[in-house]
Order: sequence, then C-alpha cells, then structure tokens
Amino acid sequence: MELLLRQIPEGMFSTYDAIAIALGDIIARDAVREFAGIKAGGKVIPGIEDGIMLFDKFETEFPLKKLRNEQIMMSKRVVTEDDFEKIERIAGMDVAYRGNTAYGAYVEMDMKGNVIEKNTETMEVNFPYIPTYFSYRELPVLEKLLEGRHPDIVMVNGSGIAHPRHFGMASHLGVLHSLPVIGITKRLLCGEVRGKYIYMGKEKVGAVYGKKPIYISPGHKISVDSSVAISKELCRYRIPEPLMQAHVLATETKNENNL
DNA sequence: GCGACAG
DNA sequence: ATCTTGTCGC
Repeated sequence: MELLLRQIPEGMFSTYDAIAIALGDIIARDAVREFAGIKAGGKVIPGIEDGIMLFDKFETEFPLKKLRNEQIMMSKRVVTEDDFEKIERIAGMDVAYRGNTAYGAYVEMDMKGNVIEKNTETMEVNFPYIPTYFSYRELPVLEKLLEGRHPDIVMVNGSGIAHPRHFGMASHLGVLHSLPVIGITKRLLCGEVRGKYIYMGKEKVGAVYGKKPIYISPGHKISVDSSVAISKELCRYRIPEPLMQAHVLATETKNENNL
C-alpha cells in the first residue's frame, strides 16, 4: 500500500477505489480509507471530484490477487469430514488489538469445561483487516499461540469453508497444521441461511446455532454436524466456552500491557 | 450492474 | 477489532 501511495505524483489525487483495485480487490476499499486517511496526506480522496487530476495508473502486481490464488490452491486440501481419533482437548484462540499490536490468547479445556492450559503472545501485525483476507492478518498470531501445543481440535473466531473461496481462517489454520478446526462467527461472511444450515448454492457450508445466532462452519478435518455438536456441548453462553475464555484472556492481556 | 462483506 | 456511558433486564 505504501508503494502505491508513493506513486501518486505531486498535485494529483487518487481514490479509495482506484487504490483498492491496484491492490487487487475492490473489497479492500475500507482498509484503504483507514490507512490512506492518515498516511497519504490528503492525496487520497473518497471519490472523483470536479477539477482534480486523478491518478490511477499504478505500477502494481495486484498483491491481493496472488493471495486469492493461494487461497484457491490451498482450499483443495480442505477435508470436510471428521478426521480425528478423539476429542479430549479443545483449544480456543482469540486476539485483541491496540493499534498494530496484537495480544493473542489460547485456552485449552476438556469437554467438561475444565481448563487444561493457557498461553498468551504479543506481536506486531501489519496486514490490515480486509474481508475475505482475514487470515493474512491474524493467522501469524494464532500460529505463534499454537507453537508446541497439541490440542485435538481448535476453535477460532472466523469462518471456515463459509467463505467466497471456501477458505476462511479456520480452514487456513487447519490445512497448515493438518489439524481439525471449527470456525465460529457472530456475523455471516458469505452464504445463505436455510433452516438451520448455511449454503453456498447447493453446498452445505455450515450451520446456525442459538437464539441470538452464531454461525458455525468447518475449517478442516471436521463435518458440519460434528462442528455443531462440539460447539453446542461447550456453549455456556452464546459463544463456546474456549472462545469465550480466550476472548477474556486476550482482552486482559491487552489491558495489562500498557495503560 | 451495484452494494455488501468474518475480526 | 476498537472507540465509549449509560442503561435495560434477569
């Protein structure tokens, strides 16, 4: 992004849309708005205006297009059937932020809800939040939290295969570590709800659960129905307990460090 | 064609 | 996700 902003000649302007397109996906427009508002010194404006010199001939390799292709390639390795021996240790991971500093938390428990192990990590992140590219921001933190740990299954706050390229963060994590992962979100990224399930066309990619619903989609090595069964069993409140506790721990960690 | 879009 | 006060309800 910095490289693109630097290309805008003196006296000319560019727009959120033009830069998002140069990045490789118009969906990045909001991230451009946040970033450019501070960094571009007024050279980036919301839209085309009368009497300005618009610059949109960026030299670019469309980086998001490469990430998109990577997602499509890796999505072929996703397994959406149960592929595990036992489920005794379930880990939940969540991340809280202050600016570019990420505070990650890991909470591992048994199926009764007893905590077995906890871990926290702090690191800098640079990739912005861009819908459908979420894992490129948060996955490094999750991987660091997971180092040296061996849960039977993991739950994360993000989509699994309920993703435009069937490769949300839960799938990304699962494939990279060959680990069963369940994706849980409070809002639906993609797909449509019919009854208790989420579909993308004819394909069932997840399920809805709860009065104030959460959206559950398999990331890797687990089926839709098993994802729901396990989530359900660990739901004391709206969000399954491992994620709930990881959220609390991440927030506490953020507030301890500085403030 | 247009807008919306996990955390 | 984060920025934030009070406030409705069990």
